[in-house]
Amino acid sequence: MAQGQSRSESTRGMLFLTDEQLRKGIEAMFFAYRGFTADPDRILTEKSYGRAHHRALHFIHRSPCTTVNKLLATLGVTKQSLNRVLRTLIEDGLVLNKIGTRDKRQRHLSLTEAGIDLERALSNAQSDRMRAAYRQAGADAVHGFCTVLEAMMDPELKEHYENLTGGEHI
Amino acid sequence: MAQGQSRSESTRGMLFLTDEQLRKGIEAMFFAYRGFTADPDRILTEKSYGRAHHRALHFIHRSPCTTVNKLLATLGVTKQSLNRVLRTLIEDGLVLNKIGTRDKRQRHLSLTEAGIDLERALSNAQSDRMRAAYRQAGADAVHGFCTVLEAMMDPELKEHYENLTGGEHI
DNA sequence: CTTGGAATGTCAACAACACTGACATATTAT
DNA sequence: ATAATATGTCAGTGTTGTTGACATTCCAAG
Repeated sequence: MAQGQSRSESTRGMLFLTDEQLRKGIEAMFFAYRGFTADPDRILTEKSYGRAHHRALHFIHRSPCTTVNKLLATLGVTKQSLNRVLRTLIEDGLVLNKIGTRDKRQRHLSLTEAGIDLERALSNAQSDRMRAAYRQAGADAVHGFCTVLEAMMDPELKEHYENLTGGEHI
Repeated sequence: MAQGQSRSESTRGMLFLTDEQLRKGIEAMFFAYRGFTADPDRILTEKSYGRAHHRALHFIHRSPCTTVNKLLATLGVTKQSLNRVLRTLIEDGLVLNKIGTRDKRQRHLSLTEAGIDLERALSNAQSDRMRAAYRQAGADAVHGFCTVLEAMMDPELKEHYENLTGGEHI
């Protein structure tokens, strides 16, 4: 760590954070998260699914052939909770459940054509709003946005986040 | 699918938003929100409360003497759902329910001493993480963070957000 | 004064989604 | 052979959201 960090602090003077500034950030997270989930939620309600189904579809799409245990760790729920969701997705033909070849205990999860379609519809709905927000806010704001979000994650969750974005060579 | 992670080009002006960048933002929101709620959730579980109680305490603290209808609009839930939460908070002596003088149908909500104490404990837990994230990310990042979050809100929700923050002139 | 509507509270039923705990079944590792 | 792992399942519970119906209180308009 070099000593050159006084640059950003001198140009700003903002490491003094008032309660109001912090509360504003807290409320911004609350209201923004509602917007963040509003569009996919509408699609999910039509199909009688919930947010949990969306999350499962998203991360299976993100990491095809992932195992149940890995998905559990990413989602941070119990296997009973995930299993309820996965069962309906498999029954409805959106998710495939393939027994592992190397380790036959493992089930490798992947999306069917129909699963890919629904995931894309949900992803598009969510991305549209995100893209509009990004464009409205500008490139610098977007970078700051992600930086703060990453700093807000639990270290363990941040690892999952980075493993997803970093190593995609499956 | 050229995925250039070089940010110097995007900060230069043109906003090229790849699917990867958008997905990264979506996942950042997901993981960050978990961190965002983790600390208050621990306190709430100790006291056998849930996130809904936190939200009610927060916005009553924020707008003392607010009415049930206003709180309903801010929280975006049904009156039955809010009422269940408010009833326990009133029974437990955290919230006061004062019949309006001008319009006696309205109930004006405010926190008791105990309510203020719990709200502060929850707020501090959440603010601590927020402050740490802000300091880690830097002032410019914080500004971008709030800008993107505001752009992500539904217009109607954004009004609630601005009404809350506007009166205090941050 | 009566009536309509608004603000609020409450009861009942239901659903999504999280939890715990216990148990079963393969499969792999030791 | 035994232990540990990965997964699935059943049963119960709790929080938080939903609808729908109904009662109460009060303001305002006729």
